[in-house]
Amino acid sequence: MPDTKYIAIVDDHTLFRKGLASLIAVFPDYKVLFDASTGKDFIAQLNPKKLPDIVLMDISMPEMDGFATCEWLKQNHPSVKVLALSTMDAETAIIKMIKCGAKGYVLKDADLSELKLAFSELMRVGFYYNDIVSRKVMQSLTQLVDDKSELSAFMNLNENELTFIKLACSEKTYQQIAKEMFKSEKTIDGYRADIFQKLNISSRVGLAMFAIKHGVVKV
Amino acid sequence: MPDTKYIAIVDDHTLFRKGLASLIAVFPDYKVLFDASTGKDFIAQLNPKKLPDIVLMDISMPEMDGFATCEWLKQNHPSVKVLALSTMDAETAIIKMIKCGAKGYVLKDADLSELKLAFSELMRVGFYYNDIVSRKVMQSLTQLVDDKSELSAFMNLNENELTFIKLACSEKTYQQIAKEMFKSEKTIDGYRADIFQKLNISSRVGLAMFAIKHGVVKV
DNA sequence: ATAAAAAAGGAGGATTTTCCCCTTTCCTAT
DNA sequence: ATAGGAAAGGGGAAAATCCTCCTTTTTTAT
Repeated sequence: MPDTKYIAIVDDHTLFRKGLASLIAVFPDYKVLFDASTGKDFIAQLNPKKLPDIVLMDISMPEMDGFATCEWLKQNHPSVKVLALSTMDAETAIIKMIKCGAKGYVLKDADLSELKLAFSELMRVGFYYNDIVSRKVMQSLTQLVDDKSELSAFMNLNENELTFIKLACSEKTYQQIAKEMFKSEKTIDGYRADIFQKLNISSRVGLAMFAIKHGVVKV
Repeated sequence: MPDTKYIAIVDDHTLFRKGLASLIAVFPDYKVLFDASTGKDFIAQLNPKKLPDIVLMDISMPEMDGFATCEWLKQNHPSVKVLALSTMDAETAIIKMIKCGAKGYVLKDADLSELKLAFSELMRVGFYYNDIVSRKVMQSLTQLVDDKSELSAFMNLNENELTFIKLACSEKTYQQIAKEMFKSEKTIDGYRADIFQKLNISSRVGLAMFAIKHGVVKV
């Protein structure tokens, strides 16, 4: 058949891996190219001349986990689509896999028809997330947004300190910032010291990172 | 009835607004508190002693659009849940509304039962996104990730320089970074200088900001 | 095959910026 | 009256930034 898609399976549980392979064997348009027990094993077996179209990837594995392997694929073979496969329905894991470049996420207790749907959606539109997963992500996304806005209020930073932080997230020197705020350099130095102590940080770079992470300044 | 939830409607199309209000009037547990034609109008009518539970908010409006109004509510009355209401199913608008604090998003061509579901989900779990919307967001999320990884490749930074940048986005000193990379402090200083020139920046904070903006390091 | 050109690692030394003490002054709210 | 906060300052050590120069390895172009 001309339009066969090739699958690779990466999972450290041999029985699961082999079982899954035999299930996929009955799909008419899909063929298991190879399977691997770890990310390292997978990369070793990967033949650049015959790449799989889809990689079914477990997240937790010894040697090289799903995140690292996914990241590696994104860097080295971005055309290969990773379908994350996990028992975890934790939002953080899902989001992390997406950030590592996974194009889809299905739970291990999904049924065969969902796996088939995931395959075809992956090939058709390039991604697949079922509704439960989408919801989880949306939920954590909104919570994340909430956390941010709460945090910047929660920290008791006054107007001057907030202004200083915004200006500090730039290439300006403290001297220039002092001029812009119509304050003495020493006053600025005081703001800096207070903020460092309040937020438990010890360098201007740390302050910039904090400010971005908590939405005080936008990227 | 003791458990009545109060709704406010903000939309510049009067017919739509009033029509919607009459539809909601038949919901047994919901009551339209008031309606407004713009964000400005809405804020003017808002009584802090009797806040609505849910605000049905259009996005595009004259005077003060849905984004701004949503942002204002997040700052001033975070307990009020915004349900964005729009004909646009553009991902960017949805994401922007979420970032502005919207707790849900329904399309104007949704049916009454979906609106009812959205209300009850909002009150029950605090958020509501239907599957189509979730998908859109997921899609743009993955595309966003893809764009980022392309960008960092686009800049011709080598492995050492990328490693250095990642380490520089921290409170480590260059001395410590040198140790971690098994290089001399002077070599590290060379990396720094090269990167500054390549990316046209002039301070470590600038580098950190650049790195985050272009996804070289994650927040 | 080999010479020229880049690229990578490193050094010395100078200047600026950042970071960290500790003290004083002034204004304000209790 | 006085405690507390905001502004400002002195002095100094540590980092970061900037410049110029040197050696070795790798790449590239004849």
